[in-house]
Amino acid sequence: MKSKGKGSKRGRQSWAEQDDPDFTLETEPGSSEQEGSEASVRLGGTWRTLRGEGHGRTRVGARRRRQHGNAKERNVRRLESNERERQRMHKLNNAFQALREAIPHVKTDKKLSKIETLTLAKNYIKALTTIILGMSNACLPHAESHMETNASRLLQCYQQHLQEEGEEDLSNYLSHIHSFSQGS
DNA sequence: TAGGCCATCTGGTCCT
DNA sequence: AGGACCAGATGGCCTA
Repeated sequence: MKSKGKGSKRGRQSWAEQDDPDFTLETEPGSSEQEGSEASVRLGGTWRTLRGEGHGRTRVGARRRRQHGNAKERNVRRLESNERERQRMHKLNNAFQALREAIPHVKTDKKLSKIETLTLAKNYIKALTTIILGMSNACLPHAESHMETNASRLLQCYQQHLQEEGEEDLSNYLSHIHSFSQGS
């Protein structure tokens, strides 16, 4: 049970608890006593629970999209939508994990949170950009006064590389940077 | 036990 | 029309 109170349940009625006489949910084996208006359905080989209690935001005054199809069809669409959302969030989390592994940080048992990952990544990019621009300035005399121009050329170089290669091949990109720093 | 972080559900909106 | 995206809500887990 949640130890801290995070607000009371709202009175919104979800689609899952709307009355529909011709819709019956398949009950998960072993969960014969459903609490409240919860029910479980089988989707993709796993049991998923439909909660009758209100979740999600309700915009005051927002007009509801007209719901078509019967409750069973809406339930199926909602479950499919939930599954897609889970997959989307899993992909997002995979991307976060890849980002964690890409940025240097002090190794601890505790993994970086999402906000820490984004903040560190931002700082890392800034630091690398500063280093690269410093290198290009060293190769290009009088370039100090054209920092913005150099940064712009750096970005153009990177975007061109992405268009040509389609993915981030760091060694190729660095060779571009190298030729750029040579004043080409 | 409070608070941070997270996964998940949900419905509205945007986009193709 | 349907999927992707977004953000609010909620509950679980963990730690100080």
